[in-house]
Parts: sequence; C-alpha cells; structure tokens
Amino acid sequence: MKYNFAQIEKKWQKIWEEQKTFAAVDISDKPKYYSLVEFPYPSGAGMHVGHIKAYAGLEVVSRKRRLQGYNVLFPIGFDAFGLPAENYAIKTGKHPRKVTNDNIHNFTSQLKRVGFSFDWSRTIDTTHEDYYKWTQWIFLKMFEHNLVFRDKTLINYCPSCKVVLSNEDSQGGKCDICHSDIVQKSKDVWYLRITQYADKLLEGLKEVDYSPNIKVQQENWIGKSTGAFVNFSISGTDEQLKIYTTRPDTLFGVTFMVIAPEHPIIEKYKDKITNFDALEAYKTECGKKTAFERTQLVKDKTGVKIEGLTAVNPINGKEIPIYISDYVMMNYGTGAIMAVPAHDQRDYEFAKKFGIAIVQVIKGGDIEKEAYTGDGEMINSGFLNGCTNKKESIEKAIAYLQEKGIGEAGVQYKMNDWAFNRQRYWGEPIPIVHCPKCGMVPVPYDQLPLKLPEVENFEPGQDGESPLAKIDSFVNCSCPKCGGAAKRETDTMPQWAGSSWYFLRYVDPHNDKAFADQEKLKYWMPVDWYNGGMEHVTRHMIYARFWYRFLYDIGEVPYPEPFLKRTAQGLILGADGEKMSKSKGNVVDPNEVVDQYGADVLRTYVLFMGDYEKAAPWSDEAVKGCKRFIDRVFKLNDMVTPQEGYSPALESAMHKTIKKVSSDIETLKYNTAIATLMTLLNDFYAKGGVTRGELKTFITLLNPFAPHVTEEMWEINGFAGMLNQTQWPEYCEEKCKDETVQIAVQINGKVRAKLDIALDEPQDTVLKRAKEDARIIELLQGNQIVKEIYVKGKLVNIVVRPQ
RNA sequence: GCGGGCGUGGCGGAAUUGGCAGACGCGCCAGACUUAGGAUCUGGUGUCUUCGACGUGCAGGUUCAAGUCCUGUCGCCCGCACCA
Repeated sequence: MKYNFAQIEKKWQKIWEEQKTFAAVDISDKPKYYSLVEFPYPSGAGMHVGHIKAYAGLEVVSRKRRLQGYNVLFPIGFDAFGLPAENYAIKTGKHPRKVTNDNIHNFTSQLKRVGFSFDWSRTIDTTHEDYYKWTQWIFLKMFEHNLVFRDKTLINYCPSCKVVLSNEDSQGGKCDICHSDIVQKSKDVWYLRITQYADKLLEGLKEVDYSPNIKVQQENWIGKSTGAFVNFSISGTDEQLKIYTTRPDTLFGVTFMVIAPEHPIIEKYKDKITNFDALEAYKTECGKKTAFERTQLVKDKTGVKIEGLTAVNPINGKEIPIYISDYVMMNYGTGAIMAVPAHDQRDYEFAKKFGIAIVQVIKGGDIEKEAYTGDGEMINSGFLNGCTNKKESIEKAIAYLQEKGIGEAGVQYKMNDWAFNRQRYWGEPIPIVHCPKCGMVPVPYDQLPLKLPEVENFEPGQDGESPLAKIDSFVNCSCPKCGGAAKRETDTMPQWAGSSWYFLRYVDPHNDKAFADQEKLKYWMPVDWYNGGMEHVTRHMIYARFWYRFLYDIGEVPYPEPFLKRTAQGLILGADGEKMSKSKGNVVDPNEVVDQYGADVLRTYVLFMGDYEKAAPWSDEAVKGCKRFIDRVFKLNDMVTPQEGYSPALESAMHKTIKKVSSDIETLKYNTAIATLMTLLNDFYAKGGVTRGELKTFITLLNPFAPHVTEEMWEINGFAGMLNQTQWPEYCEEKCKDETVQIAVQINGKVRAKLDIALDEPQDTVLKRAKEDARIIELLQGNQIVKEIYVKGKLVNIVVRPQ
C-alpha cells in the first residue's frame, strides 16, 4: 500500500483541530507540564525550516508527556510589534495592523501544516489591545514601584531607523535592525531600573536548570564585580572625586587619575581649569566617535591633562594629576578611576604615553615591559607591605579606608539600566501623561489599554520624534491628577516589552480582569522547559526574568523564577554552510518540504540531521533518507503478524529501544532516538515481519516525531482509541540485557579474536576459554603472560611480553 | 584580550563517559526487478603495500587499554569586549 502523505496528514490535522485534541485543561488532577518555545516574530518572509527545528524539539517532548499522562500546556503566539512591519508600512502605505494580521495568518497556516500539537485556543498576539493592555499595566506597576525613571543621557541613535537604541540593540556600533552606524546623541530616555535586580537575577540562576553555557552567559552579561569606592579630594576645593576599583590594595601605586570626558566635575570647575577649551575639543572629538570606535581603539590611548586641578591620593597625601580620556566610561563605576600603571595594562599604556611615573606595589613581572597583573608580595605600600595574599590585602585596605572615612566596599555591574523607549509607531504606547503642574503622571489603570491611535503617516517626526507626536488628538489630553491640560508621552515601548511576560498570558489568555488568574498561575507556573535560540539567552531571557521577578516581589506570580529549564537549539544553515538569509538565497521554506515529502518527513529530518544543539547545514539529499524511513514504516502494515506480544528474537531489542528513545528525548538527543528507531525498523525487515505488539510499541515511540503516519497506522491496524491518547511504552531493565554477548579478546590492547559468552559467566572460565581460542594460542606462543584483564561483558585483554 | 564550545570516513554525525572507533542516515560501488529509473529491493563501502599495518587536528604523557584523562600546540565557531 502506497503512503499518500498529503491526504493522510490533512485528515489527521482536521481531526485534531475538530476534537481540540491538544487543548490544555486548566487545572486537572493530572500532573501539569508547561513546555514553552519562543514565539516567532511574524515577518513577511514567512517561516523557514529553522523555526520548525526550534519548535520540533519541545513538540516531541510535549507529545511524549501527554502519552505519559501529563496535562500539557504547549502554546504558541506572535511577537508582532516591531520595526519591519512599520518600515514595510512606510514603504507600501499598508497599515502595520493589516500587514501583521496577514503575516500571522501565513505563519499559522505554515505551522498547522507541520502538525504541531499547539493549543491553538491560547494563541496570543502582542499587538492586540487585550494583550498590550497588560504590558502597559506591568509598566505602570513598575512605575509605581520606582523602577521607571527618565534621564537625559547620551544615547545610541540610529539615523536610518530614526530611533534610540539600547546598548543591546546597537552592539558593534551597528543598528541591530538596519545595520547602519549608530551615532551618539543627547536625549530624554525612559529607563527601567533593571540594575536593582542584578543580584536577584544572579541568585536566581542557582535555582534553575539551564545548560552551563547559558548560565555563564547570563552571569557575564550581569557582570558583577566587587571592590571599593574611594574618595580622592581635589586640591583647593572641598570636592571629593569618587572612584571605583577592584584593587583598593594598590592605592599606594596610584600616580594619576583619569575621568571620562563627560564627567560633570569638568563643567563644575570650569573656572579653575586653565585648558578648558582643550578639554572641550577632546570631548567633542570623542562624541563623534561611535561607541564601536571607542572600544576598538584599544591600542592607542588618547587623553588630555586637566590643567589647574589636581587630586590628592588619600593614602599617602601625594598630589597627582587628573586626565580625561575616553578609555574611562561614564556609564560604568563612577566615571572616574584611580590609575595604577604598574598593575593595569591600560593605565600602563597611558602612563608610558604621557610620561607619568610608574610605581610598583606588587612584586613580580617586569614593569619595564608591561603592567604586572599577577599576584605577589605587596611592596612600597606602607601597612600592606609583606602581604602575599590578594584577598587579605584587599580586605585590609578596605578596612583602612572605612576606618579613615575615605572609602568603602562596593559592588558594580556591567549591566546597565534598560533604555525603554523607541520613537516609533508600532509598539505599545507608554501610558504616561506629562502635566505642567504635576509632572509625570501615570495613566490610571482603569483607562488601560491606552490604545495606539490610527495614523496615516508612519514616518518618524522631526529629530526622531515618534509618529504619534504628530497626532494632536492623541497628544493633547487632560492630566489624570489635576484635570488640567497635559500632553501624552508619544514614545512607545521597545520590541522586547511584549515578550517579557507572554508566557504568563498563555496561562489565561482571555482574562479581562487580570493578566492571568492567580489559581491558574499557581497551577501552570513555572514553565517546566523553555527552548529557544542562543541569541535570546541574554537579552530576552534577562528581561523576562527581571519582569517576572518584579511581579513575584509584588505578589502577582507564585514562584521567583519563571523558567525551570532552558535549552537552545542550533541553527539550520543553508546547504552552502552559510547562515540562511534571503539575500544569500539559501532559505528553505517548510511548505516546499511538506509539499514534496510531507510533514512527518520534515519533522523527522530537522531532528535527525545532527546534534540538536549545534548548527548543521540543510541537505536536500539527506531529507530523502527520512522520506524512505517514513515510507518503510508505513509498509510495515503489509507485514503484521497477529501476535500481541514481542517475538523472542526481538524482545531485548524492543526493550532497549524503548529505554533509549525515552531517555534520548529528555536529553535533546533526538538524532540518536530516531537512529535507534531506524535500527529497529531494519530489524523488522530483517526478520521479515512485525508482530502487533511490536508494531504498537514502535509506532507509539515514533508518534512524537511522525504523528500523522503513526496515527494512521494505529487506525489501520485496529488498535483501540487514538494513538495520541494511549500510553508511552514501558521497558523492563532486565530484558534490556542480552543473555549472551560477544566480547573482544585482546592481546596487548589489540583485538585478536571474538568470543561468545554468557553474560553471567565467571571471570576464570571466560579467561580460560579466551586462551583456548586457536588464534590466541598461536599468538601467545613464545610470550609470557604478564596480566589478564576481564571487563564484564566487554572484553578480555591479555598482556604479554616476549620470553 | 576575556569567557564558553568544537576539531572523528567523501558528507551530516554515533560511541553506555577510560573498554571492539565509525551506530544511523546521505553519497558512492555492485547486483536484482524494470520499456525506463533521479522508484524499489539485496549486498558492499575508514585508509594502505589487505592472513598484516595504520587510523579521531598536531606533538608528547598517564594506563593493561585513550576519540574520551593530563601537558603543550595549531585551527575553527559563538558570546562579551578599554568593566577600572
């Protein structure tokens, strides 16, 4: 019987949809399982096979869990705010709402054709007002708890997209969206105080099961360092210049100070500074450099000495010069450093260039050549002299600073507060009103959602203003507090906002009283397993953990961490080994594969093609291997024998396969799970038949990978009910063991013979029989046996040396 | 520069964590069936000088035994990047 995949896949997809087979039940007696995949941005290009791989992993887990008796929540939705839809609108005049709806429609049909077991009744769209109402609600809660603030700063500005970008969105000095060069600009920016959660986010990592590399990346992103703040007084003023250092014990080695070009004391002591113009000129020059250039010019230190201001080293009273240089950043620490050229390479290079003294305070290295950053005995350091333990000398130094009132222990993070606004149309409006009398006033909760107004022109306004600024009816409003005339904030939230809490909405997607019902949250949360791209491990996940932790702190969600387990799939590369992209023309459309080979083949192939966590190139040839596999599986229908159990010849193989497939699915080893099933299928063919019992187990194990063909076979063979409602097969550990095994007989580690033994055969008889082998006897002649080793069920090794 | 990972046939990749390297699949070779084969089936397929030897980037080491552990080295990928 030929397998008509197109017809059969359609048949089962229709049945699953009509019977709502995969709908999650809110609160049931079954144990719950929440598997989450990153929801897609519905781009105009449609999905590519990489999306399919990303979802197929937990699709298999979800289907397996259902068969194991779990009540599974496996949802999908669309993260649909963002620039591409808006840029497309500018180009074509089509409203982003329309474009987004079309794309979501397209994505949905693609996903359905692959037969994913998503609960389609819980689909969410971040651009729907019933959804973004709650995004705004959470924002206002944060505002209420003082986690939102506004500040004028130099920001990363993309002149092409005309938006302010966070550091995360402008890495490498390029706009994350259009890849043009970022410029620095002064602007009012909304911030979320994520740094206040830095420690909690670090602590939380101890509680969760993320792959080690994911944890490490998050830790590096947060970038906690411990050290001390030290105050240096400025001669002739009562100003204290505060610095941050991780090595307060090297204070005796400080020979100058460096401050960031934007540091406020320059402006403050303008009158005392005699070369103010030179400083201004340097600052202007730095402003022209992009953040990227600033960090790239590592080798060449530049700077200007501040004439007229000197600092006093508080530990020895020495007067030292102050420089400005762009190797000191205003956004880390205090924007000022104490320079210890002997023990910091950057300070060393700067000192060499400007002819500043270098005082060694840690023994070791050769400071004629470079800074010494290793450990060693403290020298030239007063009360610290002789100390050889870094930790101890730092502690001593901090104790001294605190005692004298010139400094204190301190902590710094690399992570900055989150720039939380964009001057664009297609995002959640920030629900704040600017009142001339009351200042920033939040839109009252009962007036949410603050709807995005209809506009005709999506072009950003002058100077990168949001398009919303041009809508008078939106901008002009009355102050919710005093009732006076006021103006609305016209910026919108960044792309990351909607995805920072979407997993909570799936729990209760239609609730209009709360973002989700407390009972349902208690039942479903936390997410048991979250899979997505490695590129979202830092930004998206840190943001989502931050929002969730905040909601936990104000009692809105039940557990401190949202995701118990996190994994990341590897990319599917084009057939040319390059990253898939439209411009390279190497994108594979899942629809084409489904048309040609069927959904089961596509699903099987994306999981079989390699290590799930690593990148692997697509191969049109290799897909055919999976096509053959599925066809051969279907042909089993013609060779079924009526026996319900397993045949003796395959009993052990059946149990081993159940064991292997069951455990491989749990550890992302989908490729070897499928390989094992292929081997078993080959065994059926070699035997020339398959018993009903074997078939039942085999198609159940294969069902999570290839649900259509297996469901059809279940029906054809008259098994009771539907396959997706049966039970995951069990295996017996005892039966996984073969009674007799073939072992290798080695001489000096080289295999010379094979021996069939009973697994429980005692060591001495195994060794005896090994030595009776004709070939072994021959090779032992003229040699003396030094040692005999038997590894149970594996091998015998006879160690010899010539007589 | 720092952090993480990887290097195995012609290709994608396996290897119970120190125990028979190359599972499974692709490709290739041969045969069968066919008017036909880019369908299907059967068998073969690491390399070489083939009763043997050599083989997991390279060079050493530990061990009865190393893809796996240790030291050094080369190459690739991914994050972060003047973080004081």
